[in-house]
Amino acid sequence: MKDDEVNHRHRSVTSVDVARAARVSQATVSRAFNSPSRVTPDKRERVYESASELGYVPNAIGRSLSLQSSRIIAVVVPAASEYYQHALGALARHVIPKDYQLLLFESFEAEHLEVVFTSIPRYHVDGVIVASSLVPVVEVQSLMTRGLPVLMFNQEVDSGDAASVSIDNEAGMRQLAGHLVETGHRSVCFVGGMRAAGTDRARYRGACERLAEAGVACRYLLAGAYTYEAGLATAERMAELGEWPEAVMAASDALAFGVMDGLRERGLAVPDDISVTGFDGLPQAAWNSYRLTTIEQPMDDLARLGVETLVDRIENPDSTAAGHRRLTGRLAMRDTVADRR
Amino acid sequence: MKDDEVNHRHRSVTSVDVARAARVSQATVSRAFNSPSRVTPDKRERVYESASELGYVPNAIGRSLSLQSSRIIAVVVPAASEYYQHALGALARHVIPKDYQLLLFESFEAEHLEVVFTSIPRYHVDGVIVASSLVPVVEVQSLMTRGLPVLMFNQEVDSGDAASVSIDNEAGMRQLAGHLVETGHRSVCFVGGMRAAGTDRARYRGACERLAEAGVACRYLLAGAYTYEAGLATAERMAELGEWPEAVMAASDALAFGVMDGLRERGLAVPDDISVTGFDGLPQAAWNSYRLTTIEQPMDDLARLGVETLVDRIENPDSTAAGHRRLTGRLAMRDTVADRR
DNA sequence: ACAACGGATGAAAGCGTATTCATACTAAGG
DNA sequence: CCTTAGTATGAATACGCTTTCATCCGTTGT
Repeated sequence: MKDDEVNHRHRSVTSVDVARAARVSQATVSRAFNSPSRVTPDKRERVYESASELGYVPNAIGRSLSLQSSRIIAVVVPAASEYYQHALGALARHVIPKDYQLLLFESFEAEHLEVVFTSIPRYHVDGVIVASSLVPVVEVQSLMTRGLPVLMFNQEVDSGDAASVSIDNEAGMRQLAGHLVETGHRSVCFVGGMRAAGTDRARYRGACERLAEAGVACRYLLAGAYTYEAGLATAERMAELGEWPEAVMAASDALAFGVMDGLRERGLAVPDDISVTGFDGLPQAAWNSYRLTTIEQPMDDLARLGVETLVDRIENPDSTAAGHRRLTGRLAMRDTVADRR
Repeated sequence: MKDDEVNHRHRSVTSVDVARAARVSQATVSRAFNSPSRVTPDKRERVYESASELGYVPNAIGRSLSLQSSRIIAVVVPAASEYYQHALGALARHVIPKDYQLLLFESFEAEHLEVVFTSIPRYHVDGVIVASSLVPVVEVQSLMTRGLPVLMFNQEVDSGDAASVSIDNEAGMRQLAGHLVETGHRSVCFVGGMRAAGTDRARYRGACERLAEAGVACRYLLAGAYTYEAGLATAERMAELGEWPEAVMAASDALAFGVMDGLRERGLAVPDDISVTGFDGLPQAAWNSYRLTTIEQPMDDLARLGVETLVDRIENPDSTAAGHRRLTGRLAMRDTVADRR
């Protein structure tokens, strides 16, 4: 007994220990846990008893090595972003019932990405979720050629190779633009986040086209980031430009909050003087201080669908399941768009 | 060549494959990567060349099994909470330079916790970070008896067994209360989040004591959660109670935002009619619409310190490093506290 | 009563790596 | 030139698990 303790690092209890205690073979212990029906009840009981006495828990590492599958999914996410934090939470919840775990890879710096993508295969994860609109598909190509199922979250990918889920960004923004048109807005400023983001282009296209159809002028301003601060700074730039549009369409809610506060700071009332719209449907959009009209992403459905798609690809590798799944966002009409008719 | 492809599931490239290609033993391949100086330059080069040709990356699972250490840290976090999302991001960043990865365990439901804590040991992680004020130390006892280093994040633990980092909640709230006293507030309502949270008690104690010292009345209201909605609802309850205090001290920023919006909804001006304070220093506290006076947690320092402490315990198990590390929050004076003198 | 069958079980082989141990070798020192 | 110390290397083993394979039962059908 004392001998066990003498190694400063506890040697953990293994199936061999349990086997010895229960006077069965190690194979039987394994079977008792993984296919109980294949072990006679009396031995099974003996195994369970010894196991709980010794505090045995199966070692997932050994299991992974043997099964050639870890039941772990890598998720690449920029942990600084509000939106992706919500996505991460939703993904974490939906992965549980499927009995997978998430291994976190932070993608806060673009230069760091390469390191991330080379280190993912080390962990022999069963799949990868890339939740970041700044990671182009080519970056994950190396993972896919390794036979690793990849899911692009919040990115519309056309190549049938990688799976992806997102809402229809273009349609969403189009709907939002339509709402502005219908409420009589005659000039719009679109505030983009980052040119590199695929979502940004789709959203701008949606706004642009719908506005053009109605003959409404649309100016593009690049904030440079999807943050409150960038929105605030953009409002300042708009002030410098001298003339205010009747509405500002921000490429994301975070930007919209900044824009709104920047406008208010300058004495403009939202929506009376100027309308503002967002995109994403962050919880804060519903807060009283903003009550932002925006497109709500059905985060829960997106996460569920994404996890289902990925798990399907993991478990039947030659599944013919569709590559890109696209949901539609919901137009949440709140109080930041005025009726100007 | 074709034979390799025939198994629908790619067999991944192993050190044995590299060894064969480089005409050396598998042991040499391992050495070439882990202690290059122990391999002659020419063979080393051959190994690297074959490795990159075949696209070999060392398998961390096999490595873990052999080394009895996975370089993975489990992190238990309620992914729905704004505060802990930031904490998670900070932890993820600080774990990278130490060369560890985070395995995510969502703790959104209390009943789910037991499952979480029994499944953590399976993964043979090297350490555990519990980032949730709702998990009492006793819950993690089973992990620690297994010899697993545990860090309680944002929790002040007195038992020397588990490591922990947090700011000094009591002192922080005391400072905030002092600020209210000095600015002449004569009645305060403290809005708590959840009784079960250790941080809640410490924060209330800090406020209570400091206010009592100055003879200021302090009423306690329990919101029931650390959310905007709970804050909003609490403002409603305060309205029902009929008389307004001169200041509301919320136990967290999220609560404070809700309280502020609830008060404003009822026509009260913050801070002219009623002052509000928060706690945590979320990014939104700096937003123009709130400009909340609050205690800012030095999240980056907390995460760094936490990771350092845990990694230290992992790497020298009989380290005598102090159990609880406590930083001090910074009083961020913004615009939600009026001077009533 | 005996053959044939099927279910329970243990022995053993892998999964991919790090490391110990033994061996072949090189270089230095006398 | 021979011994010795030291280095580079390969063979073999351990890590904890799942699974195949072979064996030993007991049971059923004839």
